[in-house]
Amino acid sequence: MNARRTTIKDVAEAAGVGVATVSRVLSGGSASPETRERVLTVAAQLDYRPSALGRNLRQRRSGGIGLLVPDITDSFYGRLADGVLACARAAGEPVVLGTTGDDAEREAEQIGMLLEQGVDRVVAVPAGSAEIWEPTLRAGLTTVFAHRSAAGRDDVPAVLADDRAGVRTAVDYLTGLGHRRIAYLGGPGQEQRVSVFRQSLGALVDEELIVSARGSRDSAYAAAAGLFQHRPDLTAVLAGGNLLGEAAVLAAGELDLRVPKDLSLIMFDDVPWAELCAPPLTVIAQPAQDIGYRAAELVLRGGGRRPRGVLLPTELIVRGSCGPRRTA
Amino acid sequence: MNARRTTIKDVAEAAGVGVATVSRVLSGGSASPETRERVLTVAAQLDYRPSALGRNLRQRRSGGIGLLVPDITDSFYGRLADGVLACARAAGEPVVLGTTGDDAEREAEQIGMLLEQGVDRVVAVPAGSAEIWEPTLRAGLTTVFAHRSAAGRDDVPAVLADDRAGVRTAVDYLTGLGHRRIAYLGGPGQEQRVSVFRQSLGALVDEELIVSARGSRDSAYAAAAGLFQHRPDLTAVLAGGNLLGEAAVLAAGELDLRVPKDLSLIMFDDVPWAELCAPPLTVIAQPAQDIGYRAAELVLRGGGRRPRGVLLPTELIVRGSCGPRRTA
DNA sequence: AAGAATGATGGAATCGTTTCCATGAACGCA
DNA sequence: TGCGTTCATGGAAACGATTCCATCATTCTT
Repeated sequence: MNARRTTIKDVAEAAGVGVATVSRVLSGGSASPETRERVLTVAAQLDYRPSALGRNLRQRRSGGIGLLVPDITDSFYGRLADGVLACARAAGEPVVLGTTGDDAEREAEQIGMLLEQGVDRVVAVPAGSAEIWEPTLRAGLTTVFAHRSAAGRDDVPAVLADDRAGVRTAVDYLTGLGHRRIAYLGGPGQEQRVSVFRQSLGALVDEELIVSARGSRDSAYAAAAGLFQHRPDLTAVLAGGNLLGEAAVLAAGELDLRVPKDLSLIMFDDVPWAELCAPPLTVIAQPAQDIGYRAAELVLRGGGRRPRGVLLPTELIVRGSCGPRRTA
Repeated sequence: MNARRTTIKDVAEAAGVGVATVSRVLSGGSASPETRERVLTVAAQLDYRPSALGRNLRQRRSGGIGLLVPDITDSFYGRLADGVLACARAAGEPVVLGTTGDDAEREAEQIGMLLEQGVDRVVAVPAGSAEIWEPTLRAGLTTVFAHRSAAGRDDVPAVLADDRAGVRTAVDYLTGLGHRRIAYLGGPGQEQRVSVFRQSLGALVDEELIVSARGSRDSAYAAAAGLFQHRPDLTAVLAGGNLLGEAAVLAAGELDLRVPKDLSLIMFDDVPWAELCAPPLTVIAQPAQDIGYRAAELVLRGGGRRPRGVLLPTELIVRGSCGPRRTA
């Protein structure tokens, strides 16, 4: 089988014009109507599809957009990715996906691969801190952060859910129900939220009740179980993500803590199964898909020196996992 | 800013050798030890990273592997993708991701894009039927199907969970509990399973109890609700995927059907929230991640004309969503 | 010791596109 | 009518790698 792809040269020959003309016609340059017509028909006839390889090399950039998320298994990032894909598809751009596991080193490795591929636009949920991204940005990568931004990198546009409002709403809701010992069960890169949590809680804050897990399910479960065992006096928990929430529900069940009687639970991120739980989980919904879509939009618009980020609203969805403080 | 990338030419110059030599050293060709040494140090010093663009053009193929799944939001495909990513990362290959929404036309569009990008290896959960893939395969794409294969395309290797055994086990389990009117709630591309379902059920089969939804959550819910309302006499349901299972739980709740008292439920695919449900869901676990990993392995090994597929085991995990037939 | 075989090396071609530049035709204006 | 402008056009360079092939220095064989 020797089915070589048809190249621009073939089209040029068949249409009796030069390759330059074909290229111009196909990329919307100027050409006489009859020439344009002829080239177009011939191209269609030959089923010519320009090779991105040649174009990319010439233009020293691959059209694609890179997407870096901690864990594609996590439903939140799945939805975020879906948003990016939707936008990219509309723009006709391919998406190359990498996962970082919330590990700075792995993130750097993935960035290296993207750079090598000639990808020059990337949407990332940053794992590493500001300085990790320094060489990347210097290398000319158009970057947009999604879901969180790297500490101290306000020169990179970021598309975020309004965590501050979300945390505040959740805390207000819980304190309104009478809770005083409220825990925050966080994950990597949630310093922002933790600080707002402290701030919202004011004098009620108890540092022991602020725990942080690494990205994995195991780690989340360990953190939740440890927290519940160590501090049985707490009456409410704010879980900073659906993995954490899952772990909290699981650990609570394991320790025979009834929700919401013994323990009130609010989870960041509304996932389909939140409704299926018993009791259904009260959550702070985040527009994961929108975040991805907007981030992709921003990175595609690209060069426009407008490092303005976007803040998307969160929403408290009250279901059944929070109750008044148990008067033990 | 004029920070041009360092090219192989720069390295060659700095090391005082020809570009051919540099290329050879870097890709493991033959070279004298001292030359190799020198080139390597210079390359490291200059922080040289070969451009995939140049290489790909020359070799007329992009290194990357394409991944086509119906919906990255679906936890099953998320895990599958994770497996592919893991394998690709180990091999140092980028992954370009596309979603098909289980739509043949969209699938064709995505394939077109991959081809254009020079991607010549693809792992896909096929949406379209055999003939859709004909031109693709002829175009020289090394393809491996995952999770399901296209009807009548046994020339493409496929990595599958053992659906036959899974369905049979589930049906046997349910009939063993005394159930007679058992429904199958399926999705796109599950003809195989349906046929095994019929076969396992033998004389008990009731065509009205076999319903099929399209890919979306809405469609799944509609199918489940419709089924339950239309045939209140059924006592057990086998849901062919986590979206379907979710819909079944939701619809059952909506219609005040108690699980497992009024309705026994088995779901294909073990997801974390299955344990969190009340009652926890009995499931047929499928090794989604392995499926992805093995498929990626196969596609990377590639050319080896061995269209042998792989069949991975499923496992019935009994939790609490199935009970003896209600003796109404 | 002379010719053959081996191995390291660099120049140049190549991949498929875009884009710069020169050419020539057509046209308008004085 | 003559000259300058505009416009379509095609040839050729460039992008950054790989790889064919010729060259040259060794070493082996007889």
